[in-house]
Amino acid sequence: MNKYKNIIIIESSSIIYEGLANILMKISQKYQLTQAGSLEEANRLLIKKRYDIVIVNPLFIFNNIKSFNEIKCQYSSIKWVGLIYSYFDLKLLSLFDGTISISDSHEAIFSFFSKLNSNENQQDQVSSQEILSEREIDVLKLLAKGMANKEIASRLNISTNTVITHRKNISIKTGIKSISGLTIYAVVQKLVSIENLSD
Amino acid sequence: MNKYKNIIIIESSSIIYEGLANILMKISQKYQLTQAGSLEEANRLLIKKRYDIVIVNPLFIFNNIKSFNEIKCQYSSIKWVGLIYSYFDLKLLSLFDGTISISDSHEAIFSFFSKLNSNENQQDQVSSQEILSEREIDVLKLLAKGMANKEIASRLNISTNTVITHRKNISIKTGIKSISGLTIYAVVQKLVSIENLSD
DNA sequence: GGTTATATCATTAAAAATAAGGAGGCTGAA
DNA sequence: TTCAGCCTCCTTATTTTTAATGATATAACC
Repeated sequence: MNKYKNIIIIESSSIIYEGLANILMKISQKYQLTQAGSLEEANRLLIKKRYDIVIVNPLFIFNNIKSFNEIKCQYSSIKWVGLIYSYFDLKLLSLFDGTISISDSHEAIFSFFSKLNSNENQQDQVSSQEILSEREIDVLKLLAKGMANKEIASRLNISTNTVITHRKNISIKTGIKSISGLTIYAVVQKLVSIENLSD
Repeated sequence: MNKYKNIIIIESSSIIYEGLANILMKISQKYQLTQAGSLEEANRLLIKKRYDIVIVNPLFIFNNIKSFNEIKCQYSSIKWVGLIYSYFDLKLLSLFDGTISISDSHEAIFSFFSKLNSNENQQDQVSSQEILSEREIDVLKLLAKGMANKEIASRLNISTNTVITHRKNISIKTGIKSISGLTIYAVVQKLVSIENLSD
């Protein structure tokens, strides 16, 4: 039998809150939404009432992972959902029971919450971070901006041969050979952000 | 006089679009909103009807500033508003007539739009379509997954020549030449999702 | 001192991509 | 019917990238 689900959304953006609330209400009329402006505020709400799901922008726990873990342990029946609108550390994201992204479609959000309710929830792995050298990162950044080896070489004042050597080592370390794969890697590792890829 | 304002929102995120639309409708019932999935789509809308404001996620112009400027010059009466949800290049932001941020409050958004003044218009909405053909999207998807032309050709059962032709046309249409740029384009256009890009 | 990682550059040959044309068949709209 | 767009394939020439090596110099670490 379906009960009302109480949901806290920890999010300071009006647009995001309104939009998410709107979509959630379309998914089910049984969602009772409460907005919180901080982790502490959410914690105070949790003391007073029983909640089922907490959707949280990881920004709010970024500096306070300890508190987050404490609260999470205290309320173990709650589903903790990350609300992603940028690329975060996979480690940070692994703290959640699942994540949704602002780039998700209505359908994706719907199916996510369906799965969450049927407690069939998977979380992806924390990838061990490859450690690229400073110079390799320089090369990768420019590569992700769409530059050819020649351009990268002249930008970094090294020979094309050296660029090729760096790229070879990057591919060995990351296990990624294609340019598109390395581009995504660079974005996910926050070496570049999509917003800054303009040139 | 006609007070309806026609607004295009170029934004792929459902949450953001819904939230922003929600807030704008609270500000005024006279806003007529249309969603566009790309700059090109917006351009096609602009040809068919008069719009007053275009709200753009800068993601959609990061690789295509030239087109943006051309379109902007062509429709000089339109107010171009950047929709910011991360830190962008100041250069990029200077292209707009103004910006709002997802971190803005209702009040801030309200006062921003109050300050934007312009003209008239009416009428219905136009359906949207992708600028890339079906086959071009097939190619782009596989390209973004890191496949070489040869692999793409065998996957799609066409010759390498044909793949090259499609890629040529993709680059002409999007204005993006580099593989990394096209990869980001594919991600932003949600043709592929990052989770499925494993190498 | 030996080891390891880094950063730089090189050679050579093969593979792949790009540039810049042309071209035929097919479809749907004006 | 004409025309535009799409899908397919082609050639030729050039440029770029990759593969598989080797080499030198510097610095850090135990």
